[in-house]
Amino acid sequence: MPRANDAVEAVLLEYADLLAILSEDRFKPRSYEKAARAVGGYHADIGTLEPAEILKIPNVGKSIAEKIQEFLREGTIETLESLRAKIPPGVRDIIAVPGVGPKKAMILYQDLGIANIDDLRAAVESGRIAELKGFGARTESNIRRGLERLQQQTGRALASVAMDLAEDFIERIRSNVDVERIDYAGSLRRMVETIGDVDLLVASDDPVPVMDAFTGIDIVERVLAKGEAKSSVLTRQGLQVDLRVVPAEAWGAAMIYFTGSKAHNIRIREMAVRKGLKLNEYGLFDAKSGTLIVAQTEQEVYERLGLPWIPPTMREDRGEVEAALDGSLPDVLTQKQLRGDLHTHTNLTDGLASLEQMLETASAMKYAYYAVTDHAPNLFMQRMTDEKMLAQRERLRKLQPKYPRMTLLHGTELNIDPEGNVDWGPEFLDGFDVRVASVHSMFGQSKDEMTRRIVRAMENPYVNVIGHPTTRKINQRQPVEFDLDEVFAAAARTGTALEVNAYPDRLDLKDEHIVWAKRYGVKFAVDTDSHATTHLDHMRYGVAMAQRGWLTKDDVINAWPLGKLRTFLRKGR
DNA sequence: GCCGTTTTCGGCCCGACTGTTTTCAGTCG
Repeated sequence: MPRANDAVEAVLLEYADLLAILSEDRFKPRSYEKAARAVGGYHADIGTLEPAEILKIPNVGKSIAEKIQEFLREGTIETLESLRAKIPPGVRDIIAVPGVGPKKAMILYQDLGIANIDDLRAAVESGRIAELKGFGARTESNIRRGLERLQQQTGRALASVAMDLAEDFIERIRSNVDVERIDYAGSLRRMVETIGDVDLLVASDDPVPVMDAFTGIDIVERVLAKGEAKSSVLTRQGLQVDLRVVPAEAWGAAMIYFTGSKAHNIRIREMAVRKGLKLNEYGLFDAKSGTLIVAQTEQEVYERLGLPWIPPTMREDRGEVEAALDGSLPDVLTQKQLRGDLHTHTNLTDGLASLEQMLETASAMKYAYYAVTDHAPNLFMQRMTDEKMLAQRERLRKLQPKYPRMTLLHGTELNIDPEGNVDWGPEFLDGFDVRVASVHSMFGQSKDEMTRRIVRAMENPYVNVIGHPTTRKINQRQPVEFDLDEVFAAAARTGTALEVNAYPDRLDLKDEHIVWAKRYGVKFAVDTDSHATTHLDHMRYGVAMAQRGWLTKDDVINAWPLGKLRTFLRKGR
């Protein structure tokens, strides 16, 4: 479902890369890069904006705005074409090799005629690179390793995989050496849906043993860099882990710096500069005297910049700084505010745990309500029948007295067929407390068909939640295509919640879509879609995605008290 | 190329590590 924004972002990033290779000006490429990110993260579809509105996008000025319009009109940009003519397209790929940037790529092209990755590989093999001015044997071997890494790169890791790795590292470092504090930061702390590398932060006055412990861990395949303040390793599974050591007094400033995002950091550092201050990982300083002002906690640093503390999941420079400045930063959903889970399975269908086991685990999470939503009959392989469903309801009702603090809800996950119908008629559907409905088949329908299909399901007065709305699986399956505006508008109109599926390889809806849907007044259900007791813990990823989508407890139906939830589930019936 | 509570020019976030070089450029996050 590409918005024009994605294409514009891509073309501006290409422009930035080509300028970085060709231009002496260091700042021009950065302008294009900043504009690209701003367009990519902009809330409105740029294809529908008037020229004056395009100019309002941050970091987009007259020149870039004109180029964007030219691109939207013509499909390309004349000046970009002339940049492209100067450099073979493969040179841009070379920048993606770790250790090679725009400057080295240009030298390789000019002096050795290296125009693509294959040329580069051949030049490495023949030993020609070490002879270049400014290059050497070490550089050549680094490029060789960079090429290897590029080849074996399996893509970015799921947040859950990176989290497990981070926690493993933290535990191993802690058990080997005394550290005052240790935690993960980076994109993992921001809970980006996939993680390129894991960032760890340690507070210690004695970094050397920390670095030794870090680089000596047995799952480390190779040490990429090792210094007193900073080291990087590559794990056997191919993930890079960076570790940074700072003094304990600087923990807050370092945490901000290492959590990012880069764009967010640049924003607040620019704010600091304007206030005559300087912000780095060691603290916030007076620019002139160099005197330290604050560094101990994130809260203090933000406060001194005139900002409230901003949750890590919001630090993407997608308007959070502006919102923080004018006091409109939302109090985003927390896991504590969630009162229940509305989408879970048992071994009656494809779950791994029994009803009793799931309830036992759920009750430990202190939920006020909990819905069991096994698959409905039309997902034939699950062999559900009306009788089995009703028998499960009986069992659930009998188990209720065991859980005086948790109301047990009987639900189902319906299948939305290609026409938008679901498994049962009104009479049977009426017997459930809650009904999730999801697309499980015919993913390849046209955009129009898929839009009609989902809208029709939402118009069903018994369908309460659309499960994993785009059905994507991260790194495995593309999302289905439907008209986002139409579906979001229909969700708001029909009183149907859209799911924020917390399963780590789904995370569906994703953050950008959540922001978009919220503008229509859509309500959401943050659910785990658990198929095992351990999956109930995945709620943290769903909450993170909701935070990244700027949702508050008012937007999320399973953060509501049961009475209010029940009213919503009636859909005005 | 963008931007402004030291505004229309002169800045542009900041620091660590590496390698090749004798003081720094390139890359990275």
